[in-house]
Amino acid sequence: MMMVRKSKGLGERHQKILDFIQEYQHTYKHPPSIREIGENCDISSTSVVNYYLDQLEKNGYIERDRKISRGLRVTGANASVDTLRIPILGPIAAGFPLPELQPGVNYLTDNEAHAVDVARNLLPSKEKGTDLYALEVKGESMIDAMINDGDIVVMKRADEARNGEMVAVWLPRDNEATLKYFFKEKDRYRLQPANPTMKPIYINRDEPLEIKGKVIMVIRKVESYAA
Amino acid sequence: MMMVRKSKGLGERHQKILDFIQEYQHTYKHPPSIREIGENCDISSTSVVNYYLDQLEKNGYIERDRKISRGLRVTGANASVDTLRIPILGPIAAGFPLPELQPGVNYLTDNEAHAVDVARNLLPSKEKGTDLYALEVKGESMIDAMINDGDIVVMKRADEARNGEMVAVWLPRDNEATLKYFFKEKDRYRLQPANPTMKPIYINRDEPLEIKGKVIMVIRKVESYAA
DNA sequence: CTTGACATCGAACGCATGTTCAGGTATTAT
DNA sequence: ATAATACCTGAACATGCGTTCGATGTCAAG
Repeated sequence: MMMVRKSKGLGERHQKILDFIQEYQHTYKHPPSIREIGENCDISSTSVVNYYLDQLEKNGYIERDRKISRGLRVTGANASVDTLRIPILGPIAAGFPLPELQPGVNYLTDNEAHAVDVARNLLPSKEKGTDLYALEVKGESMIDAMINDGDIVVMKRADEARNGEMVAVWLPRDNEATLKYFFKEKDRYRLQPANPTMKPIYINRDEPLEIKGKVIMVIRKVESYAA
Repeated sequence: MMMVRKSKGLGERHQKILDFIQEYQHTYKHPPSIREIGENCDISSTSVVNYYLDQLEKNGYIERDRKISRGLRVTGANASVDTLRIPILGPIAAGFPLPELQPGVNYLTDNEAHAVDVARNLLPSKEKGTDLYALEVKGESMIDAMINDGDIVVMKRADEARNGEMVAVWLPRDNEATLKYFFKEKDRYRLQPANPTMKPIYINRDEPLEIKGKVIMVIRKVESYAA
C-alpha cells in the first residue's frame, strides 16, 4: 500500500525525519547518520533515507555536505540561532560607582549565572561581541530612563558618545551613576531622560563627566509585582 | 624541541584545537573530524589529535561520543545556547484592539523578521515555549508601564491572572489596550502601573475586562534618541 | 494491459574516520 | 647515567557511513 503525500510538499515521513534530525541534533549536538535516521523512522534501507533526504534538500528544508559523515543540518525557522554570551559585570545604582571592566580579564567563564545570552540578530549586525557587557539595575533611580529595578542593561564599551546615544555616565558633581540620552550643546552637556515627560539635566563643559558605555539593549524579566 | 605548557591547564595546542572545533561547528553546523582538526592545527598524525582530544575530555573542555564520526562537542561557556523563536503577532497600541492568536496557525515560519529569539535560560525554566508570543509596542501610551515605543513585549497566553502579574488587557470601557499589574480586590479590579510614581486605575467587577496574556519579558533595542 | 512515476528493499562498494600500536625524541626527576 | 614522563610519528586496522544499483510492488494515466 502506497503512502500518499498529505500536505502537498511534506509527507508524513518527511516530517518525521525532519523532526528526528532536529531532536537528535538538539540532544547530541551533532547530526544523526543516515542509518540512525532509518532506525528511528522505521525505514529499513539506507537508500530510502537518502531518497527522502534528497527531497528534503531539494525543497530547501535541509542542507547536506555530501560525502561527509553526518553532514546535514536543518535550515529555516528551527535552525540553531547564533547567540552571544554577555557577562554581567555587576550592579548599577544611583549612588555607587559603575563596575569597571578590567582589561585582559576573560569574563566568559562557564558561569551562566553571571551572563545573559542574546541572539545576535537582536543586536546591530556589525556588532562583534567583544566590548559588550551588561549591568544589573539596582533600585528605582533609573526610572526616568524607563528602566526599572532588576532590569539588565546591555552596554557597549565607550568613553565618548555621539548626540542622541544613551549612555551610562558617572557624574562626579552629584556623585551619581545614571543612564541618559547624551547631547553635546554649545557650552554644556544635556542629559535627556528617556521618559519624554521628564526634564533634562545640564552639565557645564568644564565639569567632569565620565561616560562609561553606550546602552544598546534593555532586558526586563517581568515578575509578580512586589506590592 | 619540546612545547611547554603555558597556562598550567591548557597548552597552546589545546587552545588552538578548542578554538578550531568551535569555529568549525559554527561554520558548518557539525563537528570536525579528527583529520580535519589535524590539518588545521598542523598536526600530522591523527593519533596526536586523539591524544589531545583525550586530554581535553579529561579536563572537561569537550565531550566525545566514541566510535561515532565527528562525535565531539565543546562544553561550558561557549557551548551552543538553547533558544526559543517567539512570533511577533503584531502591534499593541492604546486605541487599537490586540492581535489575537489564531488557533491552529503555525506562526513559526522561517520569517526571522517577525520573531524574536530568546535564550531559554532567560525564561522561567518550566516554560515550554508554546503559547508564547510577542507584541511590538506602538506609541508612548505604555509609558506608565515603563514600556516605550518600539519595545518588544513577550507574552504568555492567558485569559485570567493572579494578583501581582502584569497583563495585557483590553478595556472596553475606555476602548483601550494597556499593560498593567493586575490585582483583584473586594469588588473591583486594580490595574497598577509599573512606574511606582503613577496611580492605579480601578475597574468595577461588573464592567468587562479582557485579559489577553501575561507579560513575562520586555526587550528594548535602544537606538539614538529621535529628538 | 502497458507504461511510467513513485516508494521501498537489500546488498554491495569504497572512502571517511576513529582506534591502536610499535616505535621515536626531547625534557625532567632520581 | 638511568628512569620516567610528555610529546610526536607513521602506519595499519576495523568499522562507520554515504553512495549506487538492481529488483519489487503500487497506483494512475493512456
